[in-house]
Amino acid sequence: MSIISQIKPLAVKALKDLYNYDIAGPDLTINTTKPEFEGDYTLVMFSFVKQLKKSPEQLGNEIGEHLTKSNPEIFTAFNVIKGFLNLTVADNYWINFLQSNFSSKDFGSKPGNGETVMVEYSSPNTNKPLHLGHLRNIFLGWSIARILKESGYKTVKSCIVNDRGIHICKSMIAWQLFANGASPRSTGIKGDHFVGEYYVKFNDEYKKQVEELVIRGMKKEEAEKEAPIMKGTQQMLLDWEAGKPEVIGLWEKMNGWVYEGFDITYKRIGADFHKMYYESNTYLLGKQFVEEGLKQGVFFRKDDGSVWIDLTADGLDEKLVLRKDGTSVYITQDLGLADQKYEEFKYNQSIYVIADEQNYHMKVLKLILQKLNKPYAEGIDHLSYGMVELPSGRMKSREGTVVDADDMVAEMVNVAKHKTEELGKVKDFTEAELKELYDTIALGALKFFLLRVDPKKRMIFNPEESIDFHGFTGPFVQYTHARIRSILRKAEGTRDKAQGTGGLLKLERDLIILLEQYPTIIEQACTEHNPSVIAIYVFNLAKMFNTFYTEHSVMNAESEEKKQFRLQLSEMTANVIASGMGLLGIKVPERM
RNA sequence: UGGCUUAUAGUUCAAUGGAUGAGAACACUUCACUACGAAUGAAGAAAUGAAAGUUCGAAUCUUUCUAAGCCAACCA
Repeated sequence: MSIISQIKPLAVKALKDLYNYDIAGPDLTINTTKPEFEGDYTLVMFSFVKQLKKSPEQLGNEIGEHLTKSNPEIFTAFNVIKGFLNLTVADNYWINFLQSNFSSKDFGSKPGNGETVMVEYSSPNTNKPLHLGHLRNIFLGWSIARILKESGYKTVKSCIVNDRGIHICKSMIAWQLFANGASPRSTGIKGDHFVGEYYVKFNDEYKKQVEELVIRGMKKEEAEKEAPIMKGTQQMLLDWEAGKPEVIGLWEKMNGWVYEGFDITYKRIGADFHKMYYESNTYLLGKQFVEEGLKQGVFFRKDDGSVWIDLTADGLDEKLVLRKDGTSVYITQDLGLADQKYEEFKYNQSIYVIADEQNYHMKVLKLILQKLNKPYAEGIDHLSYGMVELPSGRMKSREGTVVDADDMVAEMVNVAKHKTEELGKVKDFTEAELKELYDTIALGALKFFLLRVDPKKRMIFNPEESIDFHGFTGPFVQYTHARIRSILRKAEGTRDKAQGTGGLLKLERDLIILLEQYPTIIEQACTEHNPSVIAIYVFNLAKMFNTFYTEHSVMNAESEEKKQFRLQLSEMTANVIASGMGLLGIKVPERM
């Protein structure tokens, strides 16, 4: 149990004992004490000062007196400044805490709670390779699933692949027109990139054809509809829906290429899924909802036969759920898929990692499910994140300004390689060990960079400035870990001796206090669905350790007891760093 | 026109309504390797978009304004 959740009931009890005053735990504010004041944790008293009709100083003294007297094993001192009661926690409390947790590899993880959470992420189109924006999505999705697992949930990672539709047909038709039967194998190009090239070729050709038609006197809008390549694409979509064998064959072949490419990338960056859904299988789902909704009076039919839901009472608009020709729209499929997922996994919570441009859509989805009284509606949750933009604005594939995911990773690996060679600390590594190390550092830098920011904020990535390895970065944290491991290797075997006691130095104390907060940090990241909380914490921990490390020697400590104590402190720090980074999907090296 | 989101040092990010110093990092100016690993540490300078309100107390809540982004498709 965290120290704060131990202090709270004690404070509640103190108020009851002293003044017969009832206050609920959540109404009490307990913070870490600001560094400029004496103490570890602070009880803010303003909230009940008025009701008790005493001065803050008097209250603080009385409560402080009561707390230290009745709990001498926890509190050793207090002071009052204005409305703040600063409490000092006993050295022995911290030392005991350290001794019972320092070697634990799963400090902060909770036992299973029996609930299942689905996390849907990545969700690519199969007409082009993954880019930097997908990476943010993938890292976020993977990490939040990992954090939920640590918090006791059973997690199911899923992915809905947008493998059909007009945009897929575009690259298909361009391949028919221009490829002369070329394939990823014949050209040596990775499958997703190969297909992406034809998507670009489509757009080039389309633009050309439209321009020609305009020159021949056609209006632009009309030309956009009449361009032969576009008409061909639309025909292809109809053929696909009709199940025409040649079209299906081509579609399967090209999608297969893309999947091969995606698999390589996913594997490289450590993404994985329990369940893949394909839009080609789900795009007809959801129609049963229409009947159901009409029967319940949640939906209504217009004269032309189309079916709608009126959400104006909820501050939204009327939303179409079925076209007049009886075909379903995007939201209908999503209703169907939500239901299918529930049938399959009986989730308590279903998190969709999707960019913030779909905030409205996701709101509508949840609202409709609620109105249909679906048992899983409440569990629908949108983990909305801001787009990754370039200094010039949004990435646009048609303008060639997209930062490709594979390129990005390769570039980071290069930087890691150069930096490592420059420092020359791992010259004895084998080729394979070096390769692994470069990947660890490169992906550590990249993942940390994308995860350290609050998801809902959009972020700007400047390709000119490569991702830094100093300061608030993955490699900084990894380096700290490697350095600690280096100390621990030197002290191998000497751990189980007498434990250090005696007065804690300020930096030792600060470090333990920070370590003690780790489980609370995981809880926060879990409830807020926000991995950046972990990234910030783990960075602060590394920084704190580095400060401690330069100030106090571990191996040459003042006494053998101190040495053992600091070894424990170091070990726990390394464990928590490794654990926290693991929640972000980042590995930490023994040496770097 | 409506809805949602964002606005904090030169830049990129923090801060459950709490402390007359709003924290970091990068960049900038200094200093520290005969040291358990300098991919480090220490010191310095630098910010709450504007205005009102709510209260013991506001970067945080409310209102208005300004700027940016997204959405409001029988597109996905």
